[in-house]
Amino acid sequence: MSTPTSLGAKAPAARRQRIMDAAVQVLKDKGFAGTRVADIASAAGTSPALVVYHFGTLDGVLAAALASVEDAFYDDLAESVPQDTGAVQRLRLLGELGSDTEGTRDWSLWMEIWVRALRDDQIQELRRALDGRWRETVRATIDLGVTEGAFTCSDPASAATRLAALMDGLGVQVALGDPSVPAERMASLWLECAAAELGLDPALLLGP
Amino acid sequence: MSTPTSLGAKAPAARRQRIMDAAVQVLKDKGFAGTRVADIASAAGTSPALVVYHFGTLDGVLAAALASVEDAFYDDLAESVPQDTGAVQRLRLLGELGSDTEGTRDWSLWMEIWVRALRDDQIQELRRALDGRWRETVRATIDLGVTEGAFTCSDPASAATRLAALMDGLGVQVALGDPSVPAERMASLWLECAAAELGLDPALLLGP
DNA sequence: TGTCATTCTGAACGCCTGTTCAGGATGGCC
DNA sequence: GGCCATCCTGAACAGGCGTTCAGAATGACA
Repeated sequence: MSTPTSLGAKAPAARRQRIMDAAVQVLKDKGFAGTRVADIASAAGTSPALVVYHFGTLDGVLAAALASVEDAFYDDLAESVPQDTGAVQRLRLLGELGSDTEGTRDWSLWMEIWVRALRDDQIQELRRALDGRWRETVRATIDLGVTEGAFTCSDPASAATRLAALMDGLGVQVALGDPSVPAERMASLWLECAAAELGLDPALLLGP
Repeated sequence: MSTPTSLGAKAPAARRQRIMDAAVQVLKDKGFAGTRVADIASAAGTSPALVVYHFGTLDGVLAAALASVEDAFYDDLAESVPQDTGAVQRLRLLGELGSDTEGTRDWSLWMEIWVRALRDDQIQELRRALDGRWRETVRATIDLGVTEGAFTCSDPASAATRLAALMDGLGVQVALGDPSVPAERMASLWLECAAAELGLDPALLLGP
């Protein structure tokens, strides 16, 4: 058995996982600048010393935590956009994907990552991978729609770049609680722009 | 005369200004998280004690520095978009305005402000004012174009929101040096989207 | 049950940094 | 020249925080 006998240690691997999860949580709440080892430890229900025992250093925990975020992101993307769907429906799913999961909390994490990436090469690499993957997904959807004859687009690469950037910009507004972009309007704002970019009837994207 | 006799103090007001300018510079270079009183002092050519003598606290300097940034922003906006210009030309100027001034450095400052605004109400207020002003300018330009008959737009408010958000998103890519948005492509990417949003011939916006 | 590697903890260490403070320099004013 | 408010500085202080460390608890294994 690997279960504790009384108050002893939980399985070390589980403990590690709890710490990484706690780190993600604290990161979302307080950002890079406000995240202390003690915060992570208390959120994980342990001592600061254990955190550094497992991960060596604060940066180490954060790196591990962000790696887990990366995995979750890829999973989300793969799950949410099934292969056997038409381009129009896929586009709709992408719009929802960008605006789901409580909105503000998650976008604030992306913003933190952006700012950190300005001065941290490792984070920069992470961001580029995530962003590239997202843009590729948009791009593939556009190409599919063009092939299907559903979309009209003379420059798919630029359109994908613009739609990806627009999502980021809208995410910023949502994260900051700007009244100009209520969270529930985000998806439709994005899809309306997509409709204009792809020569589509907006009703097709927004309707049921 | 207010000039120093030998090595004595420069006019205090000038010193204050130098410190605020230095603070903006350091903020752009190192971000909020990396900005130390000592950095500002040395960039301004003085001692940390003087910085705090004039502004009371680190947050005080930063607040003053950002206030000066706000003023500069309004001036830029007023200067760059003259009143006696057609909507098409104005749109072009807006596109250039968003992508000028060394690009990366300035957008990185906005990003810093966004992240700070997540947890600092005063910065939040500043950002909202700046962003609102920018969006209003876009909105006014769209309205003008519609009145002129140059633009076709069924929902100017949403279009303005989207175009403002797109600019932010493109700015992020530029600041992060993402190859998908080279700095020199930023304006054209934005204008192409504007053309699609406003039922305009892209050549009209992109041509000379 | 005895031994040993692994896991965990509280306390202490040491660095960084914002801020304070006591006092020196400066310049205006009588 | 003498006085005073303003401006400025180096040095010291104090708190926060990442990290280290010595040793306790735990569990696997024989």
